[in-house]
Amino acid sequence: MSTVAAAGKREQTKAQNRATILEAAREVFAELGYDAAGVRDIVRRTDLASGTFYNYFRDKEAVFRAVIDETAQEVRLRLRAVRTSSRSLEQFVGDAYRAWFDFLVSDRMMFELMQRNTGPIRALFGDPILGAGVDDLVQDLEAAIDQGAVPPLDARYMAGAMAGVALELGVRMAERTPPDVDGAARFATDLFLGGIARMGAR
Amino acid sequence: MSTVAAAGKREQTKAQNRATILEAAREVFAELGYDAAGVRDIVRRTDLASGTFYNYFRDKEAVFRAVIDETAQEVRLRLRAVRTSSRSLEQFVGDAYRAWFDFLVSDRMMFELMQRNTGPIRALFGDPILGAGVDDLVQDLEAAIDQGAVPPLDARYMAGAMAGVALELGVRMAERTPPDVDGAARFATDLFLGGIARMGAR
DNA sequence: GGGAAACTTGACGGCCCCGTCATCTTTGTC
DNA sequence: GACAAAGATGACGGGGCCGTCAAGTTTCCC
Repeated sequence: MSTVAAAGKREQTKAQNRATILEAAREVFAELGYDAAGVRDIVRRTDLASGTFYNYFRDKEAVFRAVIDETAQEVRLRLRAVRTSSRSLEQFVGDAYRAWFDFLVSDRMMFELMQRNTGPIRALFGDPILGAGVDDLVQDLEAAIDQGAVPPLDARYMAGAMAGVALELGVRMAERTPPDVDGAARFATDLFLGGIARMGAR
Repeated sequence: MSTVAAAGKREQTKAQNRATILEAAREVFAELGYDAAGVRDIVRRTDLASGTFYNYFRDKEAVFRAVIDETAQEVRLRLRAVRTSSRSLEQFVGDAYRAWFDFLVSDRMMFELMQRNTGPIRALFGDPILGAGVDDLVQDLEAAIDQGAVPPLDARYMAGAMAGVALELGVRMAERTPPDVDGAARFATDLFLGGIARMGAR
């Protein structure tokens, strides 16, 4: 036998099953929402038995956390990388929005899931909608203020405003066909560059 | 007998009971969230029997709709009035935000409820977070554009951005003690006036 | 004051989901 | 190839919530 990773059938199917469950969970949480969804709904989309689920996750909350963590971390790092490598304020804002909207378009199911489950996400993770992501933004903004790239304004308010715009603009961007990634990114960028300029002029 | 409104004991207690249920429902939905809440949770905060609930509302969804409608309509009208009576762009934006933040502070439970239940609200009412409220805003913006008070920009995007900022800034405003109504309103106003100015300069 | 109508009460049957566990199947090892 | 360990299976008991409804209570009206 010589498949790609012949690393023991035992481990192989274990990883497979875990992935299968996570994929089904993503779908179910996106379609039904966290509260309405049940472990059985997830298992049913699988050729596994209900008992098997509990070999991989303690309960519904555990699998939900896994689903969220999985992509949230990735997005968070992506955004952070874009922002810290930016060389101008226009890039700082614009590139991050473009990256964010690109993500929304590339993984619509995850977007659906986030929209539908802001309540549970808020309850299980931190307060802000994208939890740690907004904290990152606050930090990056404060660093930019220290360096003089951004006038001294309330970084927490600014981060909140940016996050709110990201979400709501995302909804409207995604519902256009084709998705208006560029238009939305430009809109958000103009909005915040103009706003920051005005605040700096105080 | 001569109480204030001696309008028949029958009708009197009927109104009383309805109000009692609505009040309890508000609390429960705010604390547990729509999905997690059950009719029994509502009834339990009441000295009524479970059967009585069903004399007033068909089910959980009906009482939830009643709770939301009740205050959403009021807020919607208040905001609309502020906006249409504004005589400058600065007022249009600033007064509306001030009115909004005032509402959040004056009825924190309702705010909690809205935050916790954006998902169900979206599912049961329209798409946008405050449903018809955002549509109002789109209309008012388009009217302002026609009159030349606002440069021609995408009214749907702008309304979405304003709504997103209203929500997320609201969260951060409310968590400061005392609530920073004025600071948040000024922040939002500067942001959008600056942003609109920049878009007009294109 | 008495009887009918309106309303309240809470126990009940039905339903669905949860997490477990005894049993069966597959994999790894010698 | 046979045995032990790891893992999969799905039936089961427990628990909770739902909406109903027969019986009891209050209000209305003559």
